Amino acid sequence: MTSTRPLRADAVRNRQLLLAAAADEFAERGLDASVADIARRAGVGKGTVFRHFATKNDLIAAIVLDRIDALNAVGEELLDAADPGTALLEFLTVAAHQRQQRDLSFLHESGELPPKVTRARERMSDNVHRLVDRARRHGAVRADVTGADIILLMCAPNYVASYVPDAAPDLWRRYLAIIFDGLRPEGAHPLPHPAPPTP
Amino acid sequence: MTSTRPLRADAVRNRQLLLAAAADEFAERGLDASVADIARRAGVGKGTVFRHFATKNDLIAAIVLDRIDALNAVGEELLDAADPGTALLEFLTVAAHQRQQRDLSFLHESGELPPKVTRARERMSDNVHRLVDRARRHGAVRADVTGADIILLMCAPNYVASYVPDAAPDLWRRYLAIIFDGLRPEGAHPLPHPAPPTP
DNA sequence: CAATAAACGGACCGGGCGGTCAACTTGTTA
DNA sequence: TAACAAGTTGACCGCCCGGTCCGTTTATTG
Repeated sequence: MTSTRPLRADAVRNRQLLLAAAADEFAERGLDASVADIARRAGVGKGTVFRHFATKNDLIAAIVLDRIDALNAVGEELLDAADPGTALLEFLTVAAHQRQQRDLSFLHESGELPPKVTRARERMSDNVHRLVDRARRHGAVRADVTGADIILLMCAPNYVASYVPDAAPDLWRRYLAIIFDGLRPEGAHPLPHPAPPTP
Repeated sequence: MTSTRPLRADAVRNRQLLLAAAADEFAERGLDASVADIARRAGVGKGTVFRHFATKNDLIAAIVLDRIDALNAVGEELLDAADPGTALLEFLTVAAHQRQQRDLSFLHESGELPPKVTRARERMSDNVHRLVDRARRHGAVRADVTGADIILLMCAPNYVASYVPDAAPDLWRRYLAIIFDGLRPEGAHPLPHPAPPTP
């Protein structure tokens, strides 16, 4: 019930500049990038950052929320695609592509997150489970992998590729392909450990 | 040619305590663990840490060197194992197991490392290439993956598993199995991106 | 046991970080 | 255009970190 007046024009512009600058900075230098650097990159004073985002974590959360929302839109569209197998692959491709470059995979951090982020993450988890179930029923994915597995594996291609210095920007595609081949039923060997809980 | 007197008895003990404490601390809290905490855990003053390791990076390097050396011993033993396929899997299992818990995957950091570490890493790279070549010739691994791929993928299972809170300590085995299935020739689909350079 | 150098410990330093604040600027509104 | 609230800014604060230094302790050795 908090009646909020509309933001001033320069404020909305600065907010966008900040989100973009922060995303770039985090992409290049990881989540350790300093708030001061982000502010400088956005052409803005450090104080302005904290006016828009009370905390560095809130800033990160805002970026992550944007990305999860975008991913959810794609995921929900793919839920009734013709081929469930390629739909799942497509989803993983988008996920890896958007998270390109650096970490941000702190999706997982179950510690104190704004409820909005938690809700978006739950929706994503739901989408992934549906996508995986469909693909499994369609015989495109081995019977013994779960949605939880896929969520965990989602960030692996970028992580792997990020360790080659001056990597080609699309190298992650190679590792996504290898991992996805490991998810197929053909040539699958029984897994030595049960899947993690789904929460 | 620096004639070095033998270390004093307490010094060698403290050095061991420090290496152990640092390994534990890094395992639990990542490489950001503070030198002060490591010293406290070892039951030693902070100054003592720097007497043994001029720099925090030197301490990390010492630990990493130990691990790479151990891994090299295993790798060289496996080079003439009966089954090249299971030999490679075994190697990856040992690698993942020893790097259990947390990162330390800074194997890759090509930036300023002590020459000893660089040499050990090169030896490891060599071993992995041999292991992979043997496995490939034996038909246990798809034709289009290289040693460089495997080195990159080596840390992925731990990375993936590390993101589930309170994970079972062996969860990484599950993801190693999935990734290894992706490396097999059966059901392999062509890869969309060339392998990274081998250096 | 005495003498000596090696090893130890913790107060201390400079720097960089996230976050605050009060003076100042600017968009908005009547 | 006047006036006010919203927004901006950069100096500033406290904290913690890696690393230094020197007075003190201790293993070694003859």
